[in-house]
Amino acid sequence: MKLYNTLTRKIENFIPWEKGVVKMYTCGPTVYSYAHIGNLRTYIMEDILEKTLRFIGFDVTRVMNITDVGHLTSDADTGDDKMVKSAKKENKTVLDIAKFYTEAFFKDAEKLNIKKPDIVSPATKNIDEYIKIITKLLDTGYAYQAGGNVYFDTSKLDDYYKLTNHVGEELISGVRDTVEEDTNKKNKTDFALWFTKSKFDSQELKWDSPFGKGYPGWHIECSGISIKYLGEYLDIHCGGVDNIFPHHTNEIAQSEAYLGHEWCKYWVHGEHLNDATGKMSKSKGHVLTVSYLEENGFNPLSYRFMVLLSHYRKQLTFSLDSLSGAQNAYNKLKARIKALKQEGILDEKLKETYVTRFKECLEDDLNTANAITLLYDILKEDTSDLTKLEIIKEMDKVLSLDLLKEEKKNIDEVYILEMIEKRSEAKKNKDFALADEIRGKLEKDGIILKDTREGTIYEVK
RNA sequence: GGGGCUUUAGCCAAGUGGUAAGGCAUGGGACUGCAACUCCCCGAGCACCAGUUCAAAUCUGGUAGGCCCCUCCA
Repeated sequence: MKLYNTLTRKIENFIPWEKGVVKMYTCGPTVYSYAHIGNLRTYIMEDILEKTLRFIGFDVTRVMNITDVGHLTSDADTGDDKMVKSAKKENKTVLDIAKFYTEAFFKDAEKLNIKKPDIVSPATKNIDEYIKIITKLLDTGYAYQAGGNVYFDTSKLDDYYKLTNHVGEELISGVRDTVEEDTNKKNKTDFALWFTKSKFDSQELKWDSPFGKGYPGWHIECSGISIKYLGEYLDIHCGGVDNIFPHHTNEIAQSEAYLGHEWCKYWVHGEHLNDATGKMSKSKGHVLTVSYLEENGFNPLSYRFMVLLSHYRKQLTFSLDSLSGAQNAYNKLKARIKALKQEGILDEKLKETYVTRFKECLEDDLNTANAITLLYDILKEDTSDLTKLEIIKEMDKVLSLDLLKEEKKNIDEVYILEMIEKRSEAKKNKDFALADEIRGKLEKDGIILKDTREGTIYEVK
């Protein structure tokens, strides 16, 4: 398995700490509003990665956090916590908000056939773990207390910037004019591990700790949850590219300072989904959700298909036009597969050839676009339908596009057949007005008639 | 100011030195009462310039455009 590793900026051969076992951590959503389809793009990539690893025989444990507390507007102790902001706006408690949007997130993920991680843990359920880590960091001198908060001292590390290519803090001051400086910090890049003093009093959730009653900083939750559930050695850590700095950089700093050894070997980041104006983001206001797609007549899986058609490390520009193109292609592909019959003799050798080729695509840094091209190759193969179906079935274990799933037909078949008969009769009598009327009527109910050589058939829209 | 990514037909997109996959859309044809569906056919020399090489979309240098990160974000 070859994977691009942000840490080394190279495509590397994936070798886990322990042979055959993969411990995988993926940054979860911040649940203060609905996830947009750009967020979901990263989760689709992670889903493919997880399923690929399983498909090629690894024993995978995947953990995801839910950020339901302490997510500040900035690292400096300023601004409103997003959870609090949302709660105020919607007149609910922070935990209500978190619960609601967590459920919404998994509902959307399910519609995109994204498997739920083995372990999903909210940030608020692991406070003890953070306290344990912070205590040790204070004891060993990696952290210090100032102004009531606990900060990580980034000057204690030689390779703080190892995940990014930044050379030093003096080089990153160019665009910091809007950010309020936190004067408690010794170094510009230091970050909070624990807050007791907040400039806004509305923070509902606070916990007792040796450093005072307060709440955790943003970065500590991922380190804490990962170490708690996956141990001291992590194989893969995923997230969106925007997390490389500062979030993942800080995770590495605190985790390795705490553990005293290298922590995670592979860092895999998904590129963004953009629209014509650039990056899509929650804070920018215009939010495309899965429900929005559905309301506009799109199957969420068309979006998954669209995402898989491109590479996860490439920015993808979204538009409803390109989505309809993808949906068109997806529907056509499904229709071709649906036309296959469970017949013929299984060609084991051909199946093996294709499964191998399929694995090769995925093992090549998740080249899903080429993997999908294989589907078209199979359909063109000179072999039995059964063989084609068997191969497609294997591939769909990773692609998860419901390629073989029959749509549920919740319709009155007897009635439809009756109408078709009536229309055929009308056609025979050259009464095309009546024939078209029947066709139009059925279409209104979502029944599409198709005249084929073998007679008229119908399809449910 | 610093760091990174990117530029292949109308659109999405593969391609990692050997002469441009695949898909969508468009057009043409077959089929049809008409339409849809289905099937068949058709398109680019890879942003630009200069190199390296027998050979470059693929390597090197430069130019131009786009995007992202450095600040909450997937």
